[in-house]
Parts: sequence; C-alpha cells; structure tokens
Amino acid sequence: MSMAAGAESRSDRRKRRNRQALIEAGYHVMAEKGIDAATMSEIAERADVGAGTVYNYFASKEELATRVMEQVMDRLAQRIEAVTDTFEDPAQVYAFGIRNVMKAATTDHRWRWLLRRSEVIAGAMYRIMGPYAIRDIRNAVAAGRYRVEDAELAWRQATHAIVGFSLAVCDGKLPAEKIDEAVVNLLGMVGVPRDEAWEIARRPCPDLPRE
Amino acid sequence: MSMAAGAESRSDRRKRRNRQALIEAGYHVMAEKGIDAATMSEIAERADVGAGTVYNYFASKEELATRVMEQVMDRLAQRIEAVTDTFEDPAQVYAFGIRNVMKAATTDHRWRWLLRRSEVIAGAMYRIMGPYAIRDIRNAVAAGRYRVEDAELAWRQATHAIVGFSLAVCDGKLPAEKIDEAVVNLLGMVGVPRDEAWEIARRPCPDLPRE
Amino acid sequence: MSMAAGAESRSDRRKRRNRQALIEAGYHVMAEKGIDAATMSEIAERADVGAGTVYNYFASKEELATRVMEQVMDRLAQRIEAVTDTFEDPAQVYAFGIRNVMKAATTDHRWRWLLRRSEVIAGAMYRIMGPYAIRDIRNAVAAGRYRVEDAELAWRQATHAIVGFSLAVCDGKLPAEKIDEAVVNLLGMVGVPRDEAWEIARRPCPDLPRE
Amino acid sequence: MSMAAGAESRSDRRKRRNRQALIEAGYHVMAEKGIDAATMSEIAERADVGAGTVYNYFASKEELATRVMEQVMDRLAQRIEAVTDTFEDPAQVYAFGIRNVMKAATTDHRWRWLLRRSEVIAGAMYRIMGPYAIRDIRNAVAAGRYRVEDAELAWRQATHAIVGFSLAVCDGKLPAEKIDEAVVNLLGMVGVPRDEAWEIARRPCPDLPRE
DNA sequence: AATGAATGAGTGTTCATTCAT
DNA sequence: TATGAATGAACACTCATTCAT
Repeated sequence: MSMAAGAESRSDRRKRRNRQALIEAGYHVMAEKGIDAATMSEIAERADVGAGTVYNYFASKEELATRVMEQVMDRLAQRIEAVTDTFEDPAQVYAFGIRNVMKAATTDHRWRWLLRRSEVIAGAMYRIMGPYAIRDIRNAVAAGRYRVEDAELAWRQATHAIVGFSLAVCDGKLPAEKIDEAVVNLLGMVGVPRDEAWEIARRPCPDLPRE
Repeated sequence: MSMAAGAESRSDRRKRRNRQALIEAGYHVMAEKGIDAATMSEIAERADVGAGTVYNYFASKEELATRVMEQVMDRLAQRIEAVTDTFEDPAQVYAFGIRNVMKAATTDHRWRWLLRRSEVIAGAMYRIMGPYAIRDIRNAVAAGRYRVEDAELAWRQATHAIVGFSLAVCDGKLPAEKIDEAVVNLLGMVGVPRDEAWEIARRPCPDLPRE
Repeated sequence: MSMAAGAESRSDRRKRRNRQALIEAGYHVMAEKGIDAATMSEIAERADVGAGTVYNYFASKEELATRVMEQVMDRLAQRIEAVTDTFEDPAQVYAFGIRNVMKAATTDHRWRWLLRRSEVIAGAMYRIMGPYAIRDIRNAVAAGRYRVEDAELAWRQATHAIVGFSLAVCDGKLPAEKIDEAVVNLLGMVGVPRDEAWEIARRPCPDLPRE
Repeated sequence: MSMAAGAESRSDRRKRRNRQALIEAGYHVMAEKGIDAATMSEIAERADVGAGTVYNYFASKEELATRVMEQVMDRLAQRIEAVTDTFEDPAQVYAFGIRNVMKAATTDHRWRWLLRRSEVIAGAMYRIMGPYAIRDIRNAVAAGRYRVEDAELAWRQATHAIVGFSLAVCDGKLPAEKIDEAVVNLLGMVGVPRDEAWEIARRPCPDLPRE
C-alpha cells in the first residue's frame, strides 16, 4: 500500500485524535477534581477509549498530567502571542505576558486544582512558555530596558514566583489586586528599576482573544 | 496536690516529649524516603509510640509533614539569626539569609525529597522565616537600600522562587554556582539595582554554626 | 460516718446519675447516627464523663447498646401499661400492646437506626416487654380468647416479626397502613381466628401518654 | 470471528466462574468465622483471584454477603421444591417449607454465624424463597385452607419469626423440639386454626435430598 | 471512682498499571 | 492497536478498650 510522503493514514489520524482526546479529557477531569483525585479510568472513558489504551499514548498518569499542563500552557501562550506584537516598547512584552499568566491563573477556576501541583505546573510553564518569555526578556535586554545575565535562570525563578502568587490568591491569602505589584517585583528580577516597573505595570493591557 | 504555677506535670512532660519525638522521627523518615513514601507506622515506631498515638498529636499525615517542614525552617532560621547581627550593611542581612537558605537546600541532601512538595515547603518557609525575612526587608527599605511596597508579597514570591531554584539545582538542571545570580535576581525583586546587587551578592559570607 | 440502711450516699447518687446519663447519651447518639457509627467518646462527652469512665458502668459498647435498647423498651412498656387497664376484653390487651410497639417503631424516627440491629432490639424487646406481653397472652388464654401452648415461644417469634415489619415500613417496602393486618397476623400466631382478629384490630385504640 | 448467538466466549466463562467461585468462597469463610470476621482477602485467596478482583464483581463486602445469603436460600429452596410436589394437601406445602428452613437453620452448623446478621438473612430469605412461599400460601388460600389477605406481608413477618426462632435455638435459649410449635404458630399467622395446624405440623415429613 | 492519653489491631478499598485476547 | 478484566500492593486512620495517675 503506497502512500505519498507526509500523507496521514487512517490509523495515524486515529492515533492523533485519541492522543488529543485523552489530553482534553485529562484536562477536564483533572481541572475538575484535581490531579490526584482524577482516575485514569474516568479520563479514558471521557476520551472514549478503553482503560488500557491510555498507556499506548502516555507512559504514566504523571506523564499525562504533564502533557495536560503543557497544553494549558501552550494554549495560553498562543493567546498571549496573538496580541503581543502590538507593543512598541520591548520592555512591555514580557511584563504583559507574566501579568496575563497570573490573571488567567487567578481568574479561571480551572487552574485552582492544577496549581496544587506547583512543581508540575511551574515545570510546564518553564518549558512551554520559556521560549517566548526568554526571547522577550532577551529582546528587552538587547534594547537596554532589562538587565539580567541568565534569562533562563530568571525565567525559572519567575515561573515559581508566579505559581506561588497565584496559589496565594486562589487560597485567599492575597488579594487579586496585588497583581500589579507582583508584576513589578518580577520586573525587578530582570533589573527594571522600581519606578519604571510601576510605570510599565500600569499601562493599559489589551484583552486576550477568547479561548 | 499543689503545683507551682507554670510547673509541668509528668504527663505534660511526656506529651511534650512525644510531640517532639514525632516531629523528629517524621523529619528523619520523610527526608530519607520522601513525604509520600514515608509511612505513619514507621514514624510512630521510630518515635517509640503506638501507631494510633500519632493521631493524638497530629490530625493527619499532611499536618505532621507541615510541622516537620516548619521545624526545618525554624532551625535554619535560628542558625541564620545567630550570625546575622555581625553585618553592618542592612541590605546584606536579607541577602545573606536567602543565600543561606538556597545553600542549605541545595547542599544538604536531606532537602532533596522535601523540595518535591514545593507547595508545603514554600508555605512553611513563608510562615516560619517570614518574620525574620520581612523584618530584614523592611529594615533595608527604611535604610533606603531596598525599594518595595509590600514586603510580605515580595517574601511570598521569593519563597517560591527559592524553592524553584533549589529544585532545579537538585535535579541537575541548574549548576549550583548560579546561586550568586539567583540572589541578585531576588534582590532585584526588592528593588536593588543590578550592580549593587552583584556587589552585595559577592561579599564574603560567614558560615552558619553547626546544627 | 453512719448511714441509715437504704440511705443513698453522695457517691451512690453520683453513680446512679452517671449510669443514667450514659444510657441517655447512648440513646441520643445511637439513635442519631446508628449504633455502629456512635463512638464511645462522643457518648462519654455527652454524658459529661471521661472516656474511660464508661467502662466503670458498662463492660463494652455492646452492653451499653443493649441497655439503651432495654431502656427504650422499658419506657415504651410503661407508657403502654399506663393505659392498658382500661380494656375490658382480655384479648385486646396484647393486641393493643403489639400495635403500639409497631406504631412507635414506624413513627418515631429515632427507631430507624436502632432497628438495623434487629437481633439486639428484638432481644431487648423479648426480655423487657416479655413479662407484660406473656402475662397478657396468658390472661387471654385463661379467658379462652387465645389458644397457644408456649406463650414465651410465641412472644419470641412475635418480637422478631414485629421488628421485621417495622424495618420494612421504615425502608419504604411496606405501607404503614398495613399495621392492622400485621396485628391480625400476629394474633393468628396466638390462635385467634381471622375474623375475630380483624374485629379486635379495628377497635379504636387509646393514645399513649406523652413521653 | 463468528460466534453462535448465545454462545459464551472464554472470557464470559471465566467471569462466570470467578463470580461463582467468589460466592462459594464467601459462603465458606463467612459461615466459618462469621461475616464480620471474614476478610475479603481470605475470600479472594480461597477463590483464587486477586484481592482487587473481588470488587470487579461485588461493590462491597456487604453486597457479597448478601449474594452469599441469597445463594444459601436459593439452594435450600431448590432442595425443598424437589420434594414438594408429593404433597396432596395444599396446606402442607408451606408448612413443610418453613419447617425445613428452621430445621436447616438449627441443624446445619454453618448457619450459626450467618444468623447473627438477622436483617440480611431474613432479607435474603424474603426475596429468594418468597416466590415459592407466597405461591404456596396463595394456593392454600385458594383451596380454602389458609386465610390471609396479604401473602407478602405474612411472608415478611414469617421470615423474621423464623430467623428469630432459629437464633434462639442456636443460642440454646429454646429447645430444638419446639420446632413443631413454631410451625403451628406460623400457620396461625396465615389463619390456620390451632387444631388443624397441630395436625399438619405432626404429619411425617420427607427428608430433603442431599445437598 | 474518674480520668484521658496511649494503644494497636485490623482491613476494606482504590486504582495505576499490566497483559491476554 | 484496542480492550477491559485482573492485579495486588499499599496504608492512613479509627476507636474500643486499657491503665497509670
């Protein structure tokens, strides 16, 4: 059976569909009841595949959780990217990005449970949003607006700080309005002087496109 | 039977001893195999009490884990405090503190497992070291060396960033030498300009007293 | 300290009070959540005594449960006795008694949980109400209205049948109106012909005095 | 792979075997040490399946116990049915049935423990033997030998009375010879006059086939 | 007699993962 | 590759009971 290169056989299509359905189902269930309380069986059922089939696609529940987190991050990253090129000030791009992540995390109730696994979610954030975030930081550095030697280290620390902040807000330990100051603090991490950081943080910020 | 005020009856003594023994045992076992893998039975046995007795002191495994983390934080805080008053520059106190926490977390192998529960350990760090850290930040602000509005928010974000950094080092994703820059980034969060932060981070740093 | 015979010392009084308080507390808690779910500690607390004290009065939870059941039976028996002497027909006394037991069991929601332990409650009913019930049966036999050789055996079987009927009503498997027919069936057990039994069962029946 | 309608695949066979093996094992263990003392693990092991497998077939220990009781009832019912058609007098069929149940319950030591859960065993008896018993009662009514309006209610009460009687015999509170009178009492419940009931109860009664 | 801290036996149940079909 | 039945390890937690005080 010959097949043009790049063509996708029926089986390939089904595989892609299953994989995606599993991630969606995982997202749904995990966001609903938390990663630990989510059972692989319920996820499988929701994705309309047999219980054992999950393991043809993901080596373990942990891996599935990771992929779910990554998808969450990826979608959010795309939505942020979509409106990002409108900025003129390179210092604003990263600032806008982290603000929106915190906004999503503290606003969308589906994050509430996911945040409990801070290690996993911060990790996914680091990997998936990293390329964009680090690029943005470096651009701002190149433009003389940020000062930081190792953008990756800065981003690593930032992701955890972001998750920590979001967690505190979700737990009611911090008012959501502190988001401005949280942004300022994070800008401080990449060498933006306080005054300038406040000025940036206060600039109006376009809405993300609907999901 | 008269008893001087504040006197401690035998039963009170036993209770205090049991509680402390359980925390020690919990620390030992949890650090050795991780919080999840640690079993309450092993902890009870190590503390030399019956399995059910644990629950007279702690409502759940989770609570015990929290108390253990808090003790870890408390001890480290004390050791840091012990050498802290030698500094002349108020900006150095907090810097020294966070550096030492990261140093301990990335050096002492007993932290390796505890760090996996980043939420819990960051929480304990926030609560227990908070009073000192926030005081130090405020002093530095008062002395005109730091600039930050909400020291508590800054500390909240810092704890998570610290745990994230330590985790990355323990996982080999970041070289331990990055600790200087991590400190600099964290100082940026409290408004210390980059150059000054580097200067502070590079100052020699006294060793903590032995545990 | 001399004490007139029959006098009750303070300690005796307290003992009597404690015992009674424990039974009351046991009744309350067991009726509320069921015998199994009731804990000795909660009962002790409600009776305002220490946890260990319960065992100075009752050898085990099972015994306490038995005493509680017996008290329930005893109170009901007293209330029934209080109105029983108004009957002229000896055949009506027992009939009235069993009807009222079933009425109480299916009406008072506090019986719901107790009925689950059918063995225990039927046992208590047999022992405590037995003297009255058997006396009533024998009187009716002597008056030529009932025919049964072994009144105790009949009562033994009746108690279980009564509990079974009540259980079924509480579980919604039987309508409460079947109580008349249940009485008739039980009268058949002691040799009352069907027609006569129906006639007796339908006679108006005085209300029990308030508890 | 074609399969004749109604054919049973290997997997279906295994499922049926497992289910049955579990009920047998449950019967064995529960009868041996009582329902409460029986552990699911022991039952699973005896049935030669993994511990978790039990829960693929029964939702809980309680449900398994119920099924076990039902099987006990079912087998006994079959054995009774097997010899039941020899009777000429319709009034004798039910009488013979209840007598044999009590005989089995008080004779076969395996009932001893099961009887402790009177609610469960009476329930199973009601459900499983009900169809036969109620049919027999109705036949006798139709033949003018019994008089009772609601055969189901009568059977409900009878099952509990039967269990109560058996329990008392097993506990030595009642001599086994009382079985005749117990039958008479139960016949009274369905409107059989005392003399006639005694006559029926005393007729010789064929042995059940071996199990 | 009262207390209440200590005890520790005791187990049903879950569910991620495997594997025969 | 899909399936879903089978697996079995794994354990926190409860609470009736005891006993030193």
